[in-house]
Order: sequence, then C-alpha cells, then structure tokens
Amino acid sequence: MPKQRITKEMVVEAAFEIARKEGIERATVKAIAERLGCSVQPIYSYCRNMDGLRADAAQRARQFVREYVAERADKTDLFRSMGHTYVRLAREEPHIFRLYLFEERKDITSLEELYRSETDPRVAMEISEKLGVSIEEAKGLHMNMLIYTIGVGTIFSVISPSVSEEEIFEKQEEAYKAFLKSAAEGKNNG
Amino acid sequence: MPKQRITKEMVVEAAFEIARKEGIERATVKAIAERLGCSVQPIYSYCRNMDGLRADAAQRARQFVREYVAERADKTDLFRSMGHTYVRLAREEPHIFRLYLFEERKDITSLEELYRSETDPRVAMEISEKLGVSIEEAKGLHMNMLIYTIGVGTIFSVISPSVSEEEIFEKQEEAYKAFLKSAAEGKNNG
DNA sequence: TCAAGTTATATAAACAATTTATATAACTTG
DNA sequence: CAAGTTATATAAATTGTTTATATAACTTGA
Repeated sequence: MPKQRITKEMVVEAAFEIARKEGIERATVKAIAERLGCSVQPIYSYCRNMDGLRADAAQRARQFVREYVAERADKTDLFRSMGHTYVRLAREEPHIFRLYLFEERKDITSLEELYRSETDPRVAMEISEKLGVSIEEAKGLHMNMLIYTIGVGTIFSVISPSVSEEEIFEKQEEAYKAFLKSAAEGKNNG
Repeated sequence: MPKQRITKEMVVEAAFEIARKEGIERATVKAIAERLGCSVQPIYSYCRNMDGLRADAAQRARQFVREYVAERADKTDLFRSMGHTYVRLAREEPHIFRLYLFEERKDITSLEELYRSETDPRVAMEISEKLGVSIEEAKGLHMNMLIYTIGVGTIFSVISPSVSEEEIFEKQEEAYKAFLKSAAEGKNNG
C-alpha cells in the first residue's frame, strides 16, 4: 500500500481548525480534503460519516476549552472567575464555544457526570475551605454556577450575540453572590 | 394567474409541523412541498432561502412555547414553576424546544429585551408583592431564574438528554431558593 | 370579448454536500 | 518476485438548495 500520509489526528485537527475560523458547518468533507491536500477517502476511512467527525471535532473543542480556562482563569478565585472566563471565550472564539456547547454528549448521563467532566476538582475544594462547608455542598454550589454559566453562554453565543458583556457580567456577579450566600447560610441553619 | 393555493402561513405551518415531529433539519423544501402537495416554487416565493423559513418556523415555535407555558404553568406560583414547565416542555416537545432555544434572534440586543420577550410581566409583580421588594428587584430575580432555566434547558435538550428530570428539578429548586433568599435579604441589608 | 400583461405554480436544471463504488499504486509477506 | 492488502484517488449516486424557464389562469384595458 502507499505510505499513510493522512492520520485521524490530521483529519480531526483540520476539521477543528476550519470550525474554529468559520464554524462547524463549513467543515465539509471537501474543505477538509482541500486543507489536507487529499481526496475525501482518507476522511471517510477514519469516520463513518460527517456526524462522527463533528463529534470528534467537538471533543477537540472541549480540550481547547479546558486549556483556555486553565490559562486564563483567575487562579486566586477560580469559582468567581468562571463566568467571566466562559463569556470571554464565547466572544474570542465564538465558533469553538458553540461547538463546545451544542454537541450532544452520549457519554454524559447525569448532571454529576457533566460537572465532573467540565470542572476542576480544586475549585470545589477551594470553595469548601473558604466557606467552611462540606465538599458536597461546595460541589452543589459550583454546579449551580456551571448551569447558570451555560445559560449565559447559550444566550450570549446563540440567542443574541449582541448582548453586552457588561450586562452579562453584572448578572453573573449577582448569581455568584446569591449562590454563595445561600451555601454560607445553609452551613448555619440547614 | 392561477388562484393562489399556497399561502405563507401554510408554508410556515408545514415547516413548523415537520420540525415539531422530526426536527428542523428534516424540514427541507422538498418535505414541505410534499406535505403541501405543491412544487418548491410557492415556498421560494415566500422566503428568500431556507434560513429565512427556519427563522419563521422558530418564531412559530416561540408562539407555541408561550401558549404551552400559559396553559401548563402553575398559576398560583408562576415563578417557582417556570423551571419545571420548561423542562417538561423540553421532554414533551424536544424538537420545538431546540428550535425555540437555538435560533439567533436579531431583534434582541440586551438581556432586558430577552427577559421582556420571554416572560409574563405578572410574574415580576407576583414576586414583588410576595417578597415585598421593588419591581426592579423582582425582575432581576426572575431574570436570574430565566438564565438558569436556559442553562438547564441547554443541558437537558442538547448536551445530555438522558439526564434525569428529577436531578434537574432538584437543582432548580436549589437555585430558586438561592435567588429568592438573596432577594429577600437584599431588601433588609442592601 | 379578446389581446397583453401578470403571477402562482410546475418542471427542470445547476450547484453543492455527503456518501458509496470502483480503480490504482505502493507496500508487506511468503 | 508474486499475491494480497490497503491508503488514496477518481468518479458516480444521492440528496438538498437554489435558480431558470415554462405554463396556465387570472386581470385589465381596448
């Protein structure tokens, strides 16, 4: 056989890069083949169909988001900064953010699993220490902020991208305080 | 000219019905034409392209959601029941819910506008009276719940449809209480 | 009343994207 | 070095969107 020129990684990376610049709907077989300088066959040899390839590109997007958050989040207050970080990502990399948010995840079957897959365990520890609440309580709090942030992300990146970041940051700060206060009080009277 | 058999309303309704049953991606020109028993021309005479038609179908979906919520929400506690109502809708009419959530809205440029377009003003009044807070405060509270609900809806209907409703209801109840408490306290010490 | 213009719809073709079928060439292995 | 394997190419089938052309039925004005 001829030497393998095209690997699965190259195909997924090409799809991801096109999606990053122009949106996932532009990552067609043809466009990927063109970028790799090959025919459509190598692509179809690595994925049954384009849906599968898009799922792989979405997984790549999740890796990107993890790296982005690790680099950009305020490490002195990961919990508080998560909302900001995600909204900034949604503005700077709108296509990646959509890919990240709107691809079905067959591997996730509970909020717990989603939480574990999307957050750094140190954040719950940080919250737990700062507030003096249990790890479980801290996780619950953090998960609420994750859900709220997904709501904000959906609004910002899909429903109305022209909403101002300031307006969103303000609401996020409100939600952050509400969840925080609620957990701190639960400690005393619950 | 021949008598007009096909109206714009018929086209949009056909698109909406197909989207309702099978998802918006199945609402192709061909499928719509077949359902109406006509060629593709009447469809293209009412919309420049399929994107425009999908936007119209999404608007129709919003009307559906308004009616659904008006019928199904617990009228004795609209605020508390909103989360439940939306999640139930997402389960009963998954395709409509996705159409509702994920179509860009060029008419909406602020959270305020989104809030006004998606909620009944009586809810903020209800909250304001019950908690003894200002209408503005009540709106802020309600908007937080709307954002949280959009987060929950995104998770439930897109990221992982297999998440259990019970788990989601529990988190929503937590968020509801946190926002409520926060507003009630803001009244005293803020 | 009929010819001319208009327009709602149909037919068909152009174009683009996905997927499958067939062909070919270069490598491995016996 | 022949036979089998396989990575890739070429090309065709299929499906969806959009545009071009045709047709038929209506209106209007002479």
